[in-house]
Amino acid sequence: MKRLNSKSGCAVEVTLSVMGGTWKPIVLFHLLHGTKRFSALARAIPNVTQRMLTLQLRELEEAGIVARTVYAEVPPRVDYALTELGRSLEPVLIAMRDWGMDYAQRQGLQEAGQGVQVSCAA
Amino acid sequence: MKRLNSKSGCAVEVTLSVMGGTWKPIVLFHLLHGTKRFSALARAIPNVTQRMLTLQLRELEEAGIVARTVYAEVPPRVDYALTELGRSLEPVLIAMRDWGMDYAQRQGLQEAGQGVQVSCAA
DNA sequence: CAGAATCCGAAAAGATACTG
DNA sequence: CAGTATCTTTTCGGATTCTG
Repeated sequence: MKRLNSKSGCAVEVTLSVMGGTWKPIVLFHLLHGTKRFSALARAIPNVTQRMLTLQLRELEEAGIVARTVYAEVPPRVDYALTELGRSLEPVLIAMRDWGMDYAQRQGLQEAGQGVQVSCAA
Repeated sequence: MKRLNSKSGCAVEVTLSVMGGTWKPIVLFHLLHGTKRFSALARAIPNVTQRMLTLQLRELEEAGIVARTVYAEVPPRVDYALTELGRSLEPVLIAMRDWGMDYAQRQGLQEAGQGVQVSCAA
């Protein structure tokens, strides 16, 4: 059992210790739509390197947030899915998505004609 | 006007570009309870250094999330408060707090007797 | 395909000392 | 009180190469 690395005991810190970082929320958000294999996640997140994606997924697995399933096939196939605990993060992820969409909308109005587009909203 | 540093246009990335990082969500959460001065924030977040607190507050100010008010007094006094845009982050912050409390509770049950305490829940 | 291993530069963050 | 300035340390993360 991993120790919570929250020194002040703040509830927000606890959450950040599990799903904080640049990539974890994005990975989790994509997994919200269902099980995905490694290559699918990599394609969905163009800016992540193979290395970082692997590292983040391992940490999420350790925290019990995602489940990793390896199929003994050739070519190899590995699936990632949210666990029940992982799915419990949905409200947080949805709140983040909603705010991001609203914010882009506001910015879009000010950067008239810049064509701000927020995809992967589903 | 600062550019959104979201390369893939994912709404979650937009949110992270504004309130991502180790300290910003915690700072914002504390400001949710009302205007606070610099020293009050520093006390509320024991693990942050003066330097990091300053840097994060400056970034939040630049993003239009917090408002900084300097009073021409001796000793100096500086207040930080959420702007309207900042307050719109409340659902995200509350979702994070709620999840953190639930998670600590689960962990607490498994680490029986460890005395997990999550404060600053208000 | 899904990674593991290694190397390396950049960036984040901490400690400490100083100031209007 | 509310910061700056500077320095050092640590971590992050990219590029590349290799493998079952």
